[in-house]
Amino acid sequence: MKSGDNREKREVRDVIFGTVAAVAALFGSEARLKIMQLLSQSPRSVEEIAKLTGESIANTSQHLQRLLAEGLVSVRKDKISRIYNLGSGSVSEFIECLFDLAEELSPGLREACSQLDKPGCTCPVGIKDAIELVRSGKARIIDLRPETESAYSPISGAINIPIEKLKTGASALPKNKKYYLVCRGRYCSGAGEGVKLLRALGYEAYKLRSSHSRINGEFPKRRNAK
Amino acid sequence: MKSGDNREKREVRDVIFGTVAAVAALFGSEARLKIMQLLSQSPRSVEEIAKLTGESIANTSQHLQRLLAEGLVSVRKDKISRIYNLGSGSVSEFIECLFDLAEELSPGLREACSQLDKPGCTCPVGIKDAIELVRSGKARIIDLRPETESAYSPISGAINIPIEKLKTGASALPKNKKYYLVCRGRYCSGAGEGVKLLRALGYEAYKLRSSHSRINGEFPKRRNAK
DNA sequence: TGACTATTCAAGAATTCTATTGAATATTAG
DNA sequence: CTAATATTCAATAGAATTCTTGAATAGTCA
Repeated sequence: MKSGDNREKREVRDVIFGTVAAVAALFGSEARLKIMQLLSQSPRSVEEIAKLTGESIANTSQHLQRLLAEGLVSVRKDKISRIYNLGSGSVSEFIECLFDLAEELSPGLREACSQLDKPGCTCPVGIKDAIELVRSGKARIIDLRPETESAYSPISGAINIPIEKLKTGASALPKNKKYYLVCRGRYCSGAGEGVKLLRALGYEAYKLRSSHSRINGEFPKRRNAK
Repeated sequence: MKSGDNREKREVRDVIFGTVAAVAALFGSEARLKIMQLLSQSPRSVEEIAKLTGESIANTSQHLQRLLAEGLVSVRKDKISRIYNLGSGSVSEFIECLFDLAEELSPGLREACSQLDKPGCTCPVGIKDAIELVRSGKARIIDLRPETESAYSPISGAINIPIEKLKTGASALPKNKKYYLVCRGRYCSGAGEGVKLLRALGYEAYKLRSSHSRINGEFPKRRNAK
């Protein structure tokens, strides 16, 4: 092999690693990571995102522009606003990977996570087993999100009872089943609250830990980011 | 719920996302990504890594320090040098995820990758199927890396024939089998060369696309990063 | 011990990234 | 057409990151 050939491949490898590192860098900003995690739950307008992340609208918009240019998010126009969404399911899968790795690496992170959950909520079964239990009638999965979000990314086998409705109508649920609760993904405290509520009423309830993306497997189609 | 409780959880979430973003940022530098990808193949000294990445030794050392502090790599002392290694298999799994995502997002990256491979090398079977074929005697997986690297992270079912030996002794291989070649992971051109070589001799050969970490599943134990 | 090797440390310059500000654009509703 | 709303653009200051340089450390070998 000629040495020129080697050098050429060397440069190709530089391009490859540069590109991949650039992708990783997109997740390396707290603001952008929050945006993407939010979008993995449901599509939202710039204003909504800004409100939920606590950033300014202009800054949020700028981050979204960049994510759009790189194909990580997509937009569609609504009447008056632009609704952003994740570009593909791979993105939220990747975010899950990232969270997994970070939790493994950082004891501090694990501790912070445990502060979001009430103790004793740790779920004894995984998501697949939970779905199986639902099939056999022994358990129910309850999706605590508002109807709009739940309708966007439905969880297979789950029934949607927004947290407010659960507060008033929980006692109508049958007692002879186990309850696995999900809310807005891994770092939402909603499911933990629901568990507390149901347990106070004598139910056997757990927080099901897994993101919607993994549970669901169905994603909006990728749009052309033009 | 008190509003103070909400604010507190808000801060916890900030900590969480900040931590996770920091982890992602570690992969957002070309130099560090190269280092980690190298280490996913075999442990190496600072000097070796610096040479292979083309960075200065001091700079490489600094990156390694940081990766060490964050638990992404581990060290052990050799006679004279310090041998760095990936901290856990999760890291190389994550790198695979990252590469997958980047390839999906970037057409330019896909094109760059295709430049490393000779056309027609794309493997018709996945890694699991390939191992199955080896078991049934219909195929062989050949690991083209030097013996030292191959010994460190052996690929199940593979035989080790360093590329130099293949050049001289390929014709001794039986003709009635399929050959799946692996080298140093996804972006190494070694396997592509091997394929060209074997095909020129009339063999049915393919580049098996998958990293060693995924093939292997066995990783060095995590060391305390102190 | 002393020379040598491999690595780390420390400080600084250059670059890149992020968030802010205020203005500009575009779309809808009246 | 005009006002109002939602978002984007453009410039900038501040912060953080990266690589370089030259010196310092520590362990090995003769």
